[in-house]
Amino acid sequence: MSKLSGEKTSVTMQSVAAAAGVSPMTVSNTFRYPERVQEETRQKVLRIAAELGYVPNYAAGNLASGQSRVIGAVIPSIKNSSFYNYVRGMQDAVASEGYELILKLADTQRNETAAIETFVGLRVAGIALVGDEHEEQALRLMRKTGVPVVEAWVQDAPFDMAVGFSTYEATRALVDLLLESGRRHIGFIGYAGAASRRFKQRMPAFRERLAAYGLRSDLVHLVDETDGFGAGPKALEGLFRLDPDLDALLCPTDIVAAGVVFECGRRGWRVPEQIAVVGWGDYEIASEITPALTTLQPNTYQMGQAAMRMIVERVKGDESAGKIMDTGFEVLRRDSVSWTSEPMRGISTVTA
Amino acid sequence: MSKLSGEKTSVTMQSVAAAAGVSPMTVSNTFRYPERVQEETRQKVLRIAAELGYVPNYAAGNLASGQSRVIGAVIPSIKNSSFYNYVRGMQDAVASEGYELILKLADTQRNETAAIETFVGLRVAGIALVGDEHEEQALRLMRKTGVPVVEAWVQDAPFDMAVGFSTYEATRALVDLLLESGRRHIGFIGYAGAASRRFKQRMPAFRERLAAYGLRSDLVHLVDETDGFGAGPKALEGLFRLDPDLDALLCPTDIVAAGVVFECGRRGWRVPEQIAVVGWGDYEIASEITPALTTLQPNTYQMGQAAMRMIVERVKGDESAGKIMDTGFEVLRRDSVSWTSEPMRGISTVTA
DNA sequence: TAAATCAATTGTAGCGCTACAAATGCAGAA
DNA sequence: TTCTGCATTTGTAGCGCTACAATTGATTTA
Repeated sequence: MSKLSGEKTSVTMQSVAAAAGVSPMTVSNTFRYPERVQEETRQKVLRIAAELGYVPNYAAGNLASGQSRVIGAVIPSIKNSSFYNYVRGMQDAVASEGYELILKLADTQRNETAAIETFVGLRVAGIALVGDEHEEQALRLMRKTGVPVVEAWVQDAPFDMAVGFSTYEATRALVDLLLESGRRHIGFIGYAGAASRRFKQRMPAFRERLAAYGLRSDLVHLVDETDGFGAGPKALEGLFRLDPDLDALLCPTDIVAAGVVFECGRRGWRVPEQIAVVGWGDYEIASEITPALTTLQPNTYQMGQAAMRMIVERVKGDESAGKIMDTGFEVLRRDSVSWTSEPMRGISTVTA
Repeated sequence: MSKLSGEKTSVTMQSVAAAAGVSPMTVSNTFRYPERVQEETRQKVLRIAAELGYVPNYAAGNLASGQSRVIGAVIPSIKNSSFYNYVRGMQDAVASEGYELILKLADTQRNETAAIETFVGLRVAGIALVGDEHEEQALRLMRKTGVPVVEAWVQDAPFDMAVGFSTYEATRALVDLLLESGRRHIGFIGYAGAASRRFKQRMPAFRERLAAYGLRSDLVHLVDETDGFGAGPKALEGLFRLDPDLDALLCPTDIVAAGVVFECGRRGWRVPEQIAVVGWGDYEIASEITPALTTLQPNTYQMGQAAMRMIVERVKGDESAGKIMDTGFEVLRRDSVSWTSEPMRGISTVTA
């Protein structure tokens, strides 16, 4: 008797088999390979199993077969909504493949490693991570066990497989949009400290693009990732001091952008007329504040789906090591950028 | 050889034992009951295990012992931030107890049942749910297996154990706050449809309290839970039509409240002078918009902690069935309610 | 009619680990 | 010196399930 269930008796495959008058293997097959079992037999087994309240023990199945139908995903945060669609995409994809998704939250690399250890300990079928910065210990572990790993929000040099979009291209598209709208004094808000690669490629893209058009590319202000809305006011202050003619702002997230918009309101600056504001991430707030935020929408739902599919295909035997999928992005043009002034010549906006 | 690991060889307890020149049981004890193993032996085993890259197989351990160090939590949503601190509390609590927390997302009761089935299949040590409305199938399953279950945001009649706060008391405290601030035409925004019990007790509390002071208690408007910010404008429109003297609004979440504030801005109505707005949940946006929202802050971090502790204690053998913990709440007074007019006589605000 | 074929079912072994009881070895007591 | 008590270590059995090979029995083919 299982200790887990305390005084309750536990229903095993054995007991179901006995009650149904078949062998344990027939019960096993009924659940794992229904097509191997005759319709009539299968119905009987299912009925008895339901009556007895049988719940397959995944731990035992996993141990016996060396296989698992559980995939683990590590999510850096649920504080903001940017991972909502990513998780939904994963959920929907695994459901249609007959797998299960379990999540672990890890806000630091240390915790990510712990989460990976748990998943490996559970012998999951695959692991989905966000970003490409992991502790050496985590890398060793994944390398050693050979568990399929997908990194989301990653475009190059994956540990195993990756799915993402080019933040370089995306930033370029946003800068081009601002140039097209007639802005010439464009500020950039970046994250200071150990912010992940997800943010790293943006600043170079920003600088190169502006430099290419002979414009100031040094209007950069770094804020703390944990500041949330509060980062907006700080950055606005800092950038305005660098260039009083500041007429556009590229923000690292819609949250920061919303903070900027609120602060502009407090200062009586009109958005978008005086200052155009561009967010990143298509958070819910982006479409709800006034003016609605022009922002970058990564196809995170598709990213989640793709991540799960890659793992399932690998399990099925595809030789997919090193595979990278690009799920693209879209620039959502909304009211926080206006097209009133003369566009920069030679600019044409890329939107996907 | 495990099929999971493909062509890599898998390191088992056996191989560690052989390499360290001890029996498998000593390796097992080293990990599970370190105090049973001599310091010297333990160090050697740990060193060898690290060198070989050994990762304990939880599935096997679970099967052999009937115990698990993994606790599963079902979260209804990560779309908004209200569960952030709840999850953090759970994480911190399990970490200090030597357990692991895994999450599953379930936005419907159907999905919740599926999540519970997965957790039961994995033979987790306990399950944390949100709310007290579950499918019959889920209840049967939990009853049958006897797995420890904690319901969060629940105050009475738990399935097994519960942790929460009184939404009745909380609503009363908010109504009293508005009465104290001098409001007399208070509107209530509720959720229509199958919104959970988390919302159900609020309307009666609202009505009773207003009725007790001889004020209108029928200024109620129901909105769709999925509307987000958009619910604000709809409700404002509906309630204003019921009573043009409307001077305060109780919202089901800070998101809806923010929607109301934004809409007031569009209509040129001043908050809080013309209309006081009260939110619920202490979302990040509540302190960032202008005016900052007066809102109700449930101690969700403490709720998460308490939930995990209850499960761990149950596993340790405490007879804790039916246990209920109250983690309380706080009313955060901010700018969206002002104290300009004469207070209702006899009112004194309760804040925890 | 006998042999071959095939779908459906079954027995056996073992996945990696831990509970439990048994064995070992060593200090101090008699 | 032998015995007892104790900390430490070790065999053994088995958790619940599935891979795989073997078996059964009905149907088809020669």
